[in-house]
This record gives sequence, C-alpha cells and structure tokens, in this order.
Amino acid sequence: MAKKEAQMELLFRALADRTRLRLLNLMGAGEVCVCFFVEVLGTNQPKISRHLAYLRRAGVVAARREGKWMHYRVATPEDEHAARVFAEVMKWLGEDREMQKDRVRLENFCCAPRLPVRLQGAPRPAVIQT
Amino acid sequence: MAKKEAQMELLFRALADRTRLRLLNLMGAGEVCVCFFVEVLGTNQPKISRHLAYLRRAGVVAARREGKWMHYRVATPEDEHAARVFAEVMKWLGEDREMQKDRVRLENFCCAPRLPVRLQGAPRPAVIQT
DNA sequence: AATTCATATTCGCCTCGGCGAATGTGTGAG
DNA sequence: CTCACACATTCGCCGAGGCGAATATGAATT
Repeated sequence: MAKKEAQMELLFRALADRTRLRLLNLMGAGEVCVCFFVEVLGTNQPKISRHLAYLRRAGVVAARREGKWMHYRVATPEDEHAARVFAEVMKWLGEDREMQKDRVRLENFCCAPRLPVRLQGAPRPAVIQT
Repeated sequence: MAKKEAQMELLFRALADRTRLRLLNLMGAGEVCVCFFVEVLGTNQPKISRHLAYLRRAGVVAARREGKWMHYRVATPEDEHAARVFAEVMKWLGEDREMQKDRVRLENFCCAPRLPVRLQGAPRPAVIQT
C-alpha cells in the first residue's frame, strides 16, 4: 500500500467534501450502481464519477463491473485505527439529516414497483438490512 | 454554532493536513505554547500560527493568553458524533511513528534541565499524564 | 513613549481540486 | 460492424489554501 503516514491525510481529504460524504452514506447499506447515485443526488454523471474515482484512489471504496453497470461499495481501510475512525464517520453519516433523506430517496428509487424511465433495467442496489 | 452540516466537512478539512495533525498530536497531552510548536516542528513561526488559526476556525482547538504567550489546547467538538470521530483520530495519532517522535521532542524540550536559548523563560507545556 | 519579544496577519505566488462541457472507453444489442 | 448505453476521463476556468517573506498587533519592560 501507500506510505502509511500519507494515508491519514489521504483519508481526511477524501472525507472533506459533502458530495463524497453523501456517496459514502448511500453505500453504507450495500453496493450501489452509479446510475442511482446520479438520480438520488440529482447532479450530472461526470461529477459523480469523478468523486467516486477520488474515493477509490483514497482506498475507501471498491468497484465491481457487471455488464454495462458499475457497482460501488465501501472498503474498510486495512489500518486498524483508520478503520475505527472510518467506522465512526459512517455512524455519524447515519445521524445526519440530509444523509437520512438521501437514504430514503435511494429506497424510494430502488424499491419502487416501477423504476423511473431513466432507470429502467438498472440493477437494484444490494440493500443490506442493518 | 455553525451550520451542523458544514461542520462535518469543516472538521475533515482541518484534519487533512500533516502539519495540523502534528499540532493536534502535540496538544494531546495538554496545553502547549506556540514557541514550543515552532521548536518541535522545526519550521517558521507564521506557518504555525496560520495552521493554529485554521484549527481554531474549525473549532477543534482553543487558545488562552498568558502575558506575551499563547497556549493552545484541543477542544472536543460539541456534537456527540463529531467528538467520537475526533477521539478516534487522536488515538490514531498516538500510534503514528512521526507523531511519537514529535512527542518525545516536546518532552525533551519542556523537561530539559536548561531550556535552549530560544525558549528561555517560555512557559512549559502543561503535561497531563495519560 | 520607545523598544523588545511572542504571536498574528497580509501579500504574492503556486498547486490542488471543484465545476460544467465536451470527449473517450467499454459493453451488450441488433 | 455499428449503434446505444453506462460510465470514465479530459479540458479550461476558478476559488481554496499552502508556502516564505514581510509586516502588523499586543503585552511587558525600561
């Protein structure tokens, strides 16, 4: 892995942006497809992809390809203390107002009887009950 | 206090710099005078002051004046979850190699029988045993 | 009041990274 | 092979913030 010292700042820089925090929050319950991020956050797709790339470089998310779709999930840091900090951050996200709204919006999209037109055929997020 | 949502990014931006992390680490055991930061980190004084100002704006440190000297100490965030995260970060700092060296350097300065010329008369850090 | 010492702030320069817009890449369908 | 779709990357612009150097402030001392 990268220099251990640099990992600290790398992690915090990754967390120092609201969009990235919102993405992490949405992944909190399991894998999520990029197209859902776009819908829930209501922004353009390149912006989402750039932030996901940033998170991946920082080592806090991992990606998996499934046909045309990309699924992202949180990746617990290897370092023990980093993992502890990260876990507390994820808990914190769970308590935030806007973050809770985002989760509800995700639920509404992925669990709707009929997906909105834009998401027809998109793979539903793997919701892990917590 | 400030907008609760902004607090999250504010905290992480404050933590996203090695110099600031080193300063926080040195304050981990108690109040420290600015002149000691300068000596231990071996950099110029304006740089230290700027970073301390940043930390204060972020609400993670507090300052106290004592004559010509300024003492800085860590200030636990009010928000419960922020405080948890912050506590884990401080623990993490305690395990880092360079951070441990910094602490030793601080001890060597403040506990030396004769302070180095530059620090003659400077108020010793209030070392809180942990 | 003038000086000295500790600290804070400002200035100019530079890099990092955020954004929208445009473009590139990989995959499956026809 | 070509096209459409999902996603990734690049580009140009701009603000945040790091740095050293210079300067300002505030407290004590003479």
